[in-house]
Amino acid sequence: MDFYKRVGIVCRAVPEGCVASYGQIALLCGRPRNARQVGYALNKGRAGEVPAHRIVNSQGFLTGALAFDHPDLQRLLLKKEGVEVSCENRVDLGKFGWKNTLKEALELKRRFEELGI
DNA sequence: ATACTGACTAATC
DNA sequence: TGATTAGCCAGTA
Repeated sequence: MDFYKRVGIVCRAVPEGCVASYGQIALLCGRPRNARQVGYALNKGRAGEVPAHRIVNSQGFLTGALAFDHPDLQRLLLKKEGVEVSCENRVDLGKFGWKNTLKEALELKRRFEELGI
């Protein structure tokens, strides 16, 4: 599905050291109600090679169930990028949440059109 | 075709 | 506030 390709592109647009929510990704894909599908897309690499560790839920929790070989891999990767992860697998969205600019959103949209998806 | 399942969310209580 | 509920929609069986 095209949506998955979009998810891949959007995820790769998330800068290092930031996290984004599923809903946010869905929104940038032009499908505001597809947050669940974003998670599903990431689950079996359906969206291609993406920094899936930067995707958390709307409350900042690393719900990342079983997506990584080691349960702590996601936190490790985030920490390595400078993202603080609390003891209960949570990040401060206020500090590390990706604030995408309108410019970035348009750029993504343009790329979608380029690819005809 | 129908039913059930989620790496979700926003609204409601 | 924190917990529940009800939509959500592409996959899978």
